[in-house]
Amino acid sequence: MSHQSLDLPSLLRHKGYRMTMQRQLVLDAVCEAGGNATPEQVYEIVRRSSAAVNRTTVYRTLSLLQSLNLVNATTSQGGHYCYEISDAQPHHHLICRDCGTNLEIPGDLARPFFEEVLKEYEFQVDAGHLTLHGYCLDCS
Amino acid sequence: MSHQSLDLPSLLRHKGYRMTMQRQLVLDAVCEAGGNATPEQVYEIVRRSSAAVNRTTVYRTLSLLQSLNLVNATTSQGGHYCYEISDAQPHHHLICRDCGTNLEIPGDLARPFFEEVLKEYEFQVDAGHLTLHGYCLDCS
DNA sequence: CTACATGCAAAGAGTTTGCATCCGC
DNA sequence: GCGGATGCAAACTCTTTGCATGTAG
Repeated sequence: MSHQSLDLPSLLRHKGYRMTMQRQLVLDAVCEAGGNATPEQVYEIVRRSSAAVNRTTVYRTLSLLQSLNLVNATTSQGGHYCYEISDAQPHHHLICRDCGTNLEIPGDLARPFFEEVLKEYEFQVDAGHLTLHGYCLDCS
Repeated sequence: MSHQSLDLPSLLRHKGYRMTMQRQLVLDAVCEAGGNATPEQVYEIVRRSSAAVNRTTVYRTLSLLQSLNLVNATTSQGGHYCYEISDAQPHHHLICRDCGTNLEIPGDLARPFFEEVLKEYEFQVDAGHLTLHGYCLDCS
């Protein structure tokens, strides 16, 4: 789940963007948040490192990082954005409607289902990330 | 997908709520919309029947109907609410990230997957409705 | 030094809330 | 007539946009 190995400056440059402190901080923050972070949460983590980052910049940077496939966006309960580091390992989330617990399951688990969908409906599900709602053991 | 058979007045009364024209109109509108209707779309359909309904009332009524399990809420692309009539037949949606096409697939297709999740993670997925994003035949 | 990136403020969606009035029961 | 339901306006949250300034390359 680490992004330390990735060379953000040259990746950005290669695409015609510039490397800035803000972009590094936002990427670090999404990583630190460890998945399902709202823009506001990312903003708060960034602020801990530096007060010199604007909320607008966080939004713009998240959107940029998403277009570079460095982060994924999913939508949560209330219907707002959640971001997480793009991961070589596809996985899915199980979110309890009651207590909000967030379990992570391997992407493979859904593969047979997605293959069925592809075969029968000619629809290629974007298997990278899926958020399932329901009830965990304690709440069901 | 019809709701005509259901006795809204007595259902409401039984729960301590009152029957009003607005509530009937909102329920009718969700049904007419045929799935994945935003509050705004519901509002527009309602207005066609009667100008005497407020946007606020649509929101409040949708939320009430949801708590009565007469409609489901899902979240769409942009991360906003979508409503549809609760259906005896569980099903899922396939939404193309490119063209926005919305396919409906039977709920059974996901059952083996959900059972696997339950067995391995003790998490009961709310199988009623799932929205999957990806690419349809034309766009992939 | 030239664009791209940022900060600020303001606008813009979508949704919720407070309160007076209305109306189903 | 009582208490829940509605309409209205205003507040509130989340997100985007316009524009002047700052700064990476």
